[in-house]
Amino acid sequence: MPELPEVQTVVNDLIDLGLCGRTIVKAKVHWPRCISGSEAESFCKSVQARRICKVSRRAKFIVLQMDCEQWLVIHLRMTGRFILKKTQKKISKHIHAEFFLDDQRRLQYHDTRKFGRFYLVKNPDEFFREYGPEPLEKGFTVDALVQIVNHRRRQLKPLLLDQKVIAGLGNIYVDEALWKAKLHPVQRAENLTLSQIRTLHRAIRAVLKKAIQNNGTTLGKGENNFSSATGGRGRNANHLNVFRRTGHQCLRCRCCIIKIIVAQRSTHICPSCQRLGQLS
DNA sequence: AAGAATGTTACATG
DNA sequence: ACATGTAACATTCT
Repeated sequence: MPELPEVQTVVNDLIDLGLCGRTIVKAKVHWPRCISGSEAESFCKSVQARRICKVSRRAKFIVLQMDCEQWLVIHLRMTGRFILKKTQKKISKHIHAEFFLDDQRRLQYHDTRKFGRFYLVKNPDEFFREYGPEPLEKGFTVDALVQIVNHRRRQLKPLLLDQKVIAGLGNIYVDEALWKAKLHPVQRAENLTLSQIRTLHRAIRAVLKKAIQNNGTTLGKGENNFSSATGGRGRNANHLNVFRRTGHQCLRCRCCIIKIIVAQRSTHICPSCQRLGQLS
């Protein structure tokens, strides 16, 4: 579910809903394995009576600063989701953690596939040390992408999916960015020309910005798919150019979009726009 | 009813 | 050291 734009949407919504400044009166964990690195009990004690000072995002993580030495860091993985509202008598079996706030609301963590994780971290800089640059920040220049791509024999798609190389991209937005840049996902990174790198740089940023503007991508209609803390669904699915458009026409050349497997992930390309040079 | 699904990672192999 | 492949995590949907 959540790549950078979806996580950013959740963070934006949590801020809009006034999570900053709230105190966690009590925490309950219904499925202990969603807590990483500590026992559920001690985790609950650690966040109890703590005020949430700041809500932000790094890579695909939600980062909550508290009024203590520890930060609460969450990764939604595939189906994690936050719900922030007042009531709730019966809770869904997919809600694995709950935070009771000082304004009668509850912040609930919902995750059907149970891959998401909570971390208590003392030092966020250290925690995020091995993650790559944020593609929407100023530091991510064309030159930064040149450095990333340089001397890497790897295929473009797995390289861009690697969070240690660049943070925040996932299956959807890598396919979208490569389509926009007219690059084939198995193209070797080291063979890109400077002009191709420039184009890819623009494409990555454009694709992510548009997705954030649209509040993220919600695939399908099931309640299983992405929705933000307000319950809102992203509008970006209508703006996708290749992802899950197998069999449809490419909007540039009308050629038929095909699905291939790259790095064990479904990968969507226009075989006409995204051709592979002889350098592979 | 088998297979795939927005993600990550540990482990194996070349 | 680097590139690639497999399995696992757990559940739902097609």
